[in-house]
Amino acid sequence: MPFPFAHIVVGLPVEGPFDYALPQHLQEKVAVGQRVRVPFHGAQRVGFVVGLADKSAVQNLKLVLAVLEDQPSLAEAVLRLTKKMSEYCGCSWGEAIETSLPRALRKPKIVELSLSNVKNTAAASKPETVLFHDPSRRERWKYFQERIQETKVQEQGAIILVPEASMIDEGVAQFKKVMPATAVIFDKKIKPQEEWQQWKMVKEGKVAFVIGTRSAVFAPVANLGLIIVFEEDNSAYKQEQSPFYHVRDVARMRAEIEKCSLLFISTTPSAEIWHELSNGIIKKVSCVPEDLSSMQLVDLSNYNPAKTSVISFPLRNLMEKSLAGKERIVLLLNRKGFSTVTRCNQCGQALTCPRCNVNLTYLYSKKKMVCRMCHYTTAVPKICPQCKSPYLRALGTGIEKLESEAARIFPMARIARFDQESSAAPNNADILIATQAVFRILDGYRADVVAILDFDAQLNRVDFRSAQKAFASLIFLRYAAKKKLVVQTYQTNSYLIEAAKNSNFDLFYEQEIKLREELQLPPFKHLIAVGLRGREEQTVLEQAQALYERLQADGALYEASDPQPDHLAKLRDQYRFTIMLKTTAVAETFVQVKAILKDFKRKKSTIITVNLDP
DNA sequence: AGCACGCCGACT
DNA sequence: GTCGGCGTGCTC
Repeated sequence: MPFPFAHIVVGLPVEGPFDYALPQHLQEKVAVGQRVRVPFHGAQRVGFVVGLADKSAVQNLKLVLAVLEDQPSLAEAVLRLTKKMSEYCGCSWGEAIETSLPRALRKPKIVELSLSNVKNTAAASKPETVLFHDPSRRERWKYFQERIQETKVQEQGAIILVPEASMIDEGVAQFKKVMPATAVIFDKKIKPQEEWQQWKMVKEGKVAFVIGTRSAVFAPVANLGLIIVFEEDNSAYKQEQSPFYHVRDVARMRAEIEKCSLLFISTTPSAEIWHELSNGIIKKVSCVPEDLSSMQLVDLSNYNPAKTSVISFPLRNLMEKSLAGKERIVLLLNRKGFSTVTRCNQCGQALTCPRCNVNLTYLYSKKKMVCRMCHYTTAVPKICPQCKSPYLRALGTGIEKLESEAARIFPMARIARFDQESSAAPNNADILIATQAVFRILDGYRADVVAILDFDAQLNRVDFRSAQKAFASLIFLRYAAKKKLVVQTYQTNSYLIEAAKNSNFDLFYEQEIKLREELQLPPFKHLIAVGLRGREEQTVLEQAQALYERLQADGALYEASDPQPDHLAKLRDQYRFTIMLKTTAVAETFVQVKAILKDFKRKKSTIITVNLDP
C-alpha cells in the first residue's frame, strides 16, 4: 500500500526527521533509504527517507520534489548504524548519513543502481570479537589471511580498516596472496568520481571485500561477515571534525547490528580494548615473541645534557662502537627545524607566531621562520622586532641542529635527515636523524640501533593518552631496532618504561587501567569536550563561563569542569576554551547538552563544538 | 550549516 | 528618506 507521507532527514546540524507529503506519482517509487530532493528552508537539498507514514501531525507540509535513485543507496543496517552513531557522537542523523555516503551522493544528482544479487548467508561460526596481539608485526598477515579465507568460504564479505593511506598498498598485496584481485579501495584522498565507482561496485554486490581508511567502515558490503581494524589505538581513526567519530566505536556498533565478527590486529592495543579482555567481551590471541632487541636507559639526571649536548656521553660511546661495527643508527628527536626558540639577548623577547602565540621554529634549510601549528612563514629578522637590537639567538635543538652536532662529533659518518617532508629513506646513511615521521618507513629500514633523545617530551603532554602513546612508540621501536633501543630520560623508574623494558604488557595495562579508573577516565567514564572558539578572547571566555554555569545547573547526568583554555589557547587567530564533561550516559548527556546549547547559542558569534572522547 | 528577517549607521 | 550591516532564529 502506498504511503502519502515521508519522514526525511537532511545533512545539516538540525534535529529531524521532517515530514513531507509525497505527490501521487512518487508514492509508488519511494522507499526507505532513498535519496530525494526536497525544499528546505527556501533552498533545495538532498533528503534521506528514513520512514514512511499514512499520516502526519504537521500542518501545511511541503512536497517531495523528486526521487533521486531507483534503489535505496542506504541499506537498513546502515540506517540503523548512522542513527546510533548520531546519538553517540552528538550529531544529527542526517549528518551521520552524509558522512557514510560517497561524496558524489551528497549532491542532488540522479543515479542508477543495479539491484544487488547478494544473498544473506549466515556464518557457520558464531560472531566473535577478537584481539590479535602481535607486537612484532610478524604474524599479523598470516592471521589476517586465514580469517579472510574463512570469510570467503562462508560466502561473506569483509571490511579491512587501516589507519593511514600508506598502509593500503601493503594490505592489498597481502590480500591478493589469498584472493586475487577482488578488493576495492576506500580512501578520502581518491577523487569523488573514483570513490563513487568503487562504492557502486560494492553496493551492487560485484565486490565483497573492501580495504581502506576511516570512511571505509561505512562501505555498503551487503553480507558482512568480518570487520578487521589494524592498530585501533592509532589516533588517525578519530575524526577531528564533526561528526567526531572513532572508527573503533563505529566498527563495534556495525558488528553488533550486522551480527558479524570483529577483529582487532594490534601491536599495542588501546587501554580501552585491553580492559574488555577481563570481562570476556573480547577474546585475545597473543603472539608475543621471545626474541627482542635490548633496551637501554640513559638516566639524564646523571648527565647534564643541557650544558653539553642532546647526545649524552653513554649514547655517544655506544654510537662510536656501533659505527665502528658498521651498524646503522637512527636518532629520534621530535622537533623539526634548527632551533625551537629564537630569543633576543637584549630584551628577552622570543619570536612568536602572530596567529598562535607559539614560538617560531627556525628552518636552517629554508632560511625561514615557521609556526609548527599553522605553518605561518616569515623571513628571519635581522633585528629584534621589539627592541631593535641585533642580538637574536637561536636556542633549543631541532633535528637540523642535531645534524650539525652529530657531524661535529662523528666527522667520518654519513649523516642524513628525515622529517615530515622527506619521502624515501636514504639507503646509505650511517646515522639517520629523524622526527617521529620516520615511523612510517622504519619497517623497511635496517636500523641496528635506535635512540630516543627526548622521550620525556612525549610523557609530559596534557593528553591523558600520552602514556599509552609513549608506550606504543617504545614497543614499536624495540621491534624496529635490530639490536638495541636507547632511551634518554629523567624518569627511569616509571612503570611504563619498566613494562616496555621487560616487554611486560600486563604490567603496563594493569597500571594504566588502574590509573584511568582512579581518575575516572575512559573506559570508565566518557569525556565530552564542549569547545568554544572565537576571535575575541574576552567574549569567548564570558560565553564559556556562562555556558558552564548553564551546564552545571542541569548536571545530574555528568560532572562539568570549569572552562579551561586549550593547550594552544590561541590558534589561527582564534581563542579556544573547553568545558569537559564526564559521564557514563553518553547519549542521554548529548540530548541534554543539545537542549542547553539550542537555548544558549542565541548569543554572539562564537563557534561551539562537541567532541566525544577527544 | 545557510538563509531570511530584523533593527541601527552612512549614503543618493 | 533608503541600502545594507551582521546578529539571531528557523528549517517539515
